[in-house]
Amino acid sequence: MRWSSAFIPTLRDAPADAEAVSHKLLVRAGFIRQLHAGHYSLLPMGLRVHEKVAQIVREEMNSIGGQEFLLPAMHPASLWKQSGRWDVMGDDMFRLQDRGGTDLALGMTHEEVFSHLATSLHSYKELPQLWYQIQMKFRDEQRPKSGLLRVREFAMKDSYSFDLEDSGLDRAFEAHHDAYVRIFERMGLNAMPVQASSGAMGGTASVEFMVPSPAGEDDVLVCDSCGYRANVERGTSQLEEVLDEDDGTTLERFPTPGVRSIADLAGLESQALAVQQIKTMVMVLDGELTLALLRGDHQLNLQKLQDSTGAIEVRPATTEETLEALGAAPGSLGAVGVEKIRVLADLALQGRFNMFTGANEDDWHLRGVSVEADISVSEWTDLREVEEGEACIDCGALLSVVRCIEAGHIFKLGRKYAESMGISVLDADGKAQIPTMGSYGIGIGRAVAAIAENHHDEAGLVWPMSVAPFHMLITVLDVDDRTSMRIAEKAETAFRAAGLDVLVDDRDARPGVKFADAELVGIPFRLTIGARNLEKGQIEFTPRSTGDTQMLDLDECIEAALKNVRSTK
RNA sequence: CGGGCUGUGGCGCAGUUUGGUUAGCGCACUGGUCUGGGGGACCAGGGGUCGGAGGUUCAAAUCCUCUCAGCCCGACCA
Repeated sequence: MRWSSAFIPTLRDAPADAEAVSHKLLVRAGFIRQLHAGHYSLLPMGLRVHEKVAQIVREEMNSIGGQEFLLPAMHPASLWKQSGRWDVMGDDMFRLQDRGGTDLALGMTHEEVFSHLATSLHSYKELPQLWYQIQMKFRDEQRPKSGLLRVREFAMKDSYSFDLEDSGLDRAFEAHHDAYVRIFERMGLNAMPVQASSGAMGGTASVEFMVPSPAGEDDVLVCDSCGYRANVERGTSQLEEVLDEDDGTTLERFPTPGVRSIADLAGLESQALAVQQIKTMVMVLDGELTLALLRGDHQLNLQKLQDSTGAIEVRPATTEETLEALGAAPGSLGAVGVEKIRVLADLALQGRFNMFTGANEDDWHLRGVSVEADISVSEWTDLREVEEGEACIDCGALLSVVRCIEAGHIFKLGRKYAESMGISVLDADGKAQIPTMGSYGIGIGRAVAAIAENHHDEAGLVWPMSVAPFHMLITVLDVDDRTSMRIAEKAETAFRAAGLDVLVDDRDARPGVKFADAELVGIPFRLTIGARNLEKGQIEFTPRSTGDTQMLDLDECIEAALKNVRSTK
């Protein structure tokens, strides 16, 4: 490929609205261009990387017995109604109607369609099956952001396993786990498997593959000592037990003028440390007003609340709703004496007494609250978000919190979808059995962005060989020099014969421009042909990652470069 | 969904408060001369009607109304 005829629109400045490094660089280097919020065009360079990532995924999926499909992106609503997710998916699903008024949806995922196909399975002899595709998904994200990291239309590899027995599902899950480890390793991503929430899909085991990056949107608890890794939406820790002094204090109202927060109350009353307070959060779960109680110094994790209740829509109550339900404004809320409202309490409040909480009257609080005696707790559950520095649940060492990009997610669905979608096979005894399913995803575009996040420097992108748009860049400094061009062509032919993707920068531009573009675009190796060195019989060879240029003798430069490339591959 | 900010050539921006000639700058682009190993210089050019619609006015990028779009933060600390 000749740069002079390639479409690689590099930019000196990043668009003003780009924030994430990958976003800036992918746009500047001419890999992607935004069409609309959450919708990006892949330009030729971007598509090359995208395809290479997809190919790695494909190869590893095939290696564990996956069969590739290509399913429609647009689905009839009926299919989603059958699984029950037409309603569950809410506003995240793009919906439309055809001319006849039939409801349709753009697929956010393909459990339904694959399950529908799986109704053609009739015998246990046909199991297990492992099906996958790489197809566009559509999600009406509330807030697309960070270039390719969070978009509304994206290619995703999704696979589904069908097994008769739970042990088969375990094997499919493990196979995916190992395949994902290989996939991310091959594309240069340091992805760690992490315990995760299963979300609204239900299911048991759930593991996310997380790539550390400041551009990520997930926080992961990491224990360097024992290897514990969990998303904060799921992870727990050992909490130091609080021994409340049993000084016989009984429930008592006391005035707290102007107190509106945990900190205010702690400042007013020396006994009312945050640890001694009950934080009362008013939430609305699928329209039902619910109180979530936490220790004053703890924070609610919405996903945990959602997971423990199975609620679809979770939001904080408005001040009006709160006033109407409890009779007080936020700042003086409490659950003491509340009977008609569902009360969820975090496990850290179990057995606590002599605590402080709001009295449900503005400017009044209660002291001497015994959680179990004074509050009608409907359910005890884990609601709080673990913070950095807490003790690892497994080994007690200090946990750190690492910001990550979710690059992959595997989980066991169980029989829920198979059942609702009507999949069943006859077992060896001739009895109908519902197969158990697993669901496994990798976002291709997000992987591209994650690689860019992890492989760049001040000058630009630094692609790993495995996903580089081109492996070798031949920069010709003196395009009008016959000898230079002839050598470039010879090298190009030789490299291509060796299986490399080669780009020749034959633009009539100043060297500075070419070098700057070369570094921005991030092709792993560069051969620089300049008349000056040519006279000395030499050519330069520069790996993008180190920038260390070595001089090669003209007559052996091709072999020497290839040797170098192979040793890095 | 709440809050904030922003829409002016391909990209980055100024001009808007205090309406007033042909709407300006840098980069990019075209032609030319020179230059030729890290985004070079000079000369000459092309391209926008100021997100959209409506309104006020002799006159609107600038004021008013509506609308569309984009970005950031928040949507846990009651």
